[in-house]
Amino acid sequence: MGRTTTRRSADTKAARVPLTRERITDAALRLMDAEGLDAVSMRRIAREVGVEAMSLYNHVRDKDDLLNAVIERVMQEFPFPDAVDDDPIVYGRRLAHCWRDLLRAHPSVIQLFGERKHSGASVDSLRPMDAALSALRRAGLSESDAAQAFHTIGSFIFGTVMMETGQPFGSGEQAGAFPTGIASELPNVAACAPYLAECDLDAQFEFGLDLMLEGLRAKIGVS
Amino acid sequence: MGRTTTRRSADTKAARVPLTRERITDAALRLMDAEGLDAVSMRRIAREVGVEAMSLYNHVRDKDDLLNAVIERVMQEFPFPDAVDDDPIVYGRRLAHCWRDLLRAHPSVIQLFGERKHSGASVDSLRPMDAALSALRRAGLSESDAAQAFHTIGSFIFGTVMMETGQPFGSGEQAGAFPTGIASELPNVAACAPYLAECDLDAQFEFGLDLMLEGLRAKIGVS
DNA sequence: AGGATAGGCGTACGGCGTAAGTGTGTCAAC
DNA sequence: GTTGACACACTTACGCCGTACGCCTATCCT
Repeated sequence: MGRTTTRRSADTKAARVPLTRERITDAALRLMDAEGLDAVSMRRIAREVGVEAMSLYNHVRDKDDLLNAVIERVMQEFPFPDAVDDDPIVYGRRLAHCWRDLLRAHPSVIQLFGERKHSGASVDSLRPMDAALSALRRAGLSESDAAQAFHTIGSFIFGTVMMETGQPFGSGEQAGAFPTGIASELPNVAACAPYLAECDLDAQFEFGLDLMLEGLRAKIGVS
Repeated sequence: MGRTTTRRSADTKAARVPLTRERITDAALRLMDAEGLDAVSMRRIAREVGVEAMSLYNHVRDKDDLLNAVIERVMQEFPFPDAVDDDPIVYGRRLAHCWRDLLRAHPSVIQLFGERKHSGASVDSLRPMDAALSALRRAGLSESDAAQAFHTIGSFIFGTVMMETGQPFGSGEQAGAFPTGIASELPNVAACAPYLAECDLDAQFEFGLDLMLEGLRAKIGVS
């Protein structure tokens, strides 16, 4: 290999690791996963990569640009399933699980999606979407229906993971967390509370996915 | 230093509107709806109600407390449908639309749910949940299934509105927004792009809701 | 009248994103 | 080797943010 192409790091030891856009987005993602979106500040990222805050701006337009790059980066690591030549519904189900796994691995990304336009999308980041649409169309849906179903299932996945990670209805501990006088005023909440609280997340996800795929099967049968 | 401390409207006797927790949460919600979550700062809210920032803390523990109060307040204005004595599925569909309408009216609340634990929930804020569970159980679902279905449909609604307001996949303008070379590398995205871009939001929501209710019907028929 | 109290106000601190300007290590051409 | 250019890290500074702490005063009870 051409060791003489550049001798910047050869002479001055390994002390000068060149700061790159990738190193920055990596640090941002790591930080985000570890300590949540609030912990992600330019100053903090800079400290993480051993640099002053303003130096980041040599590689990133602004914080928005950086966060979009993080989304992009996460999309690119989408864990595609191995087998493709399956029943398209089965494959679609697998894809859905991949989506869920990816989002669960980086929960803050969901918040990013919620706040951001994410206008610039690369080809790589759209590949998972293409795979999902492909499965839906192979299952027999029209282009229009495939688009709708994709949107629907995507919304469900996003919503599920959001509820899993943010527990909007405080299912954290148990039914006892609900306010008093609940049984008389909210009989149904009281009755279902154990199930809402127990909340086997995997089973919950499966239930919802089944619901939609079942509905999809019905739709295909008709058309 | 004239020592003449700002003698404001104290002279105008009845003009002293007492600052209350409610006035604060109202202002916060109004601001949030009008200018987004980022615009909601303690200083800004204070200015909005004609007061200095620190005065808010006489009525609110901290910003987190305030935002939880805003969520609570939104929940309490849940627009229940008039008729109740319907086919439970029909009623459930109506409830789903109410949820959607409420969230669309206050899009920032979704972000709040995404970031927050929302541990303390009042009876009032749980009433919509009770209504939904009631409909599901009247439709013939077990307590467990009702809880799961509630979670599923809720996730879908949250996810849908999140996608509507944040358009994660940049459906803003048209298919032309997608990166170049898309047709060859992502044939399915290219084919479905028009439908993803057009995106009649109401029809989209109806499609997803139908999918799930159809799946629900199948599940009831079986059990 | 006098004292207590509730609640609004001012100041201050550390952190934020980032505009603008400064300094320095590296390399190409001489 | 010297020089000049350039990339890129650093410094400083501004106006935001949430909020701890203490002061000040209008109001009410006695």
